[in-house]
Amino acid sequence: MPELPEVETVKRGLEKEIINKKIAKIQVNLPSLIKKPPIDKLMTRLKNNMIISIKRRGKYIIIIFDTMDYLVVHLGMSGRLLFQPKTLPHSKISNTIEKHNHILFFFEDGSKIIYNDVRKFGKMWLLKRDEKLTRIESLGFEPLEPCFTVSEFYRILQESKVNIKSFLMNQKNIAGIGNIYANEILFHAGVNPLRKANSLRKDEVKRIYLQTKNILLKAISSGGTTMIDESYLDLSGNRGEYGKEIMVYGKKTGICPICGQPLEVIRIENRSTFLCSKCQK
DNA sequence: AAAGTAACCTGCCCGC
DNA sequence: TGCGGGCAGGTTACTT
Repeated sequence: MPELPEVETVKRGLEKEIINKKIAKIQVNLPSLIKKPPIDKLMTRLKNNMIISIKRRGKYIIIIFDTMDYLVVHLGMSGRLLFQPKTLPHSKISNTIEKHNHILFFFEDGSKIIYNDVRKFGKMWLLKRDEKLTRIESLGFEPLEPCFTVSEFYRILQESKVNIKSFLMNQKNIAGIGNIYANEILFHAGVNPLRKANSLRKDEVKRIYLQTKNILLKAISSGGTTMIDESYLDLSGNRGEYGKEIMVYGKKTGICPICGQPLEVIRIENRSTFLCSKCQK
């Protein structure tokens, strides 16, 4: 589900709601979701910890505690973090959601964070201050950071023969882009997703680069993308509004908003890929 | 090195 | 009405 803009939105929600809160109790309903350490160790190590800051790297959320331990969370396809204030307004929590509540963090003030995940693809790791997680270490450029420059982008593209869509979605190249935004970026840039990375001209690279920053920033401003099935909701259960700006993703019977020709759907790495073959060369 | 497939899961939608 | 197949904002592992 969640790509960079959705994860960033959740991260900002966490910053607003749980900084300086102390964990009173943890309830683990699905232990297999926690990859490290063993559950009993995690429980004892987290108890009475205070959250001091929240970070994001690619699609990973990083929660840092006063002990300098940190919890890494990946939401997978359908994972959600939900915040419930002390007195919950009762209405927002349906039975279907409760069924998939896998981990609950209870804070001293009576509020809580619930990790909910229908498909159980999400994962968590609790790491010590000096411990590293290979999956994070091997991530590529953070696309909204200044170090991701157009010349660096051009350089790494030259080293690869994969199609540009797979390149953008490979987290070792750029971290945070998934299927929705890869489709949207390439449509806005007017580049066919099947083009080989090292075949792109400088002007095409520039367009992809600018659209990557532009679209991710706009999507963050809109609170991410919630499709009709609502598989993404933010910390408070609110939708993201970037869905209104989506040009091609998910539009199986759509027409190109630029030229009016029917959109095409192809499969790349077994993922649906939407494009206008007239506007994307 | 690239590209394809399967695996991990549950739910929903479509066609028969 | 029900059953099976295909598909879903992700990632990894294995094969060709």
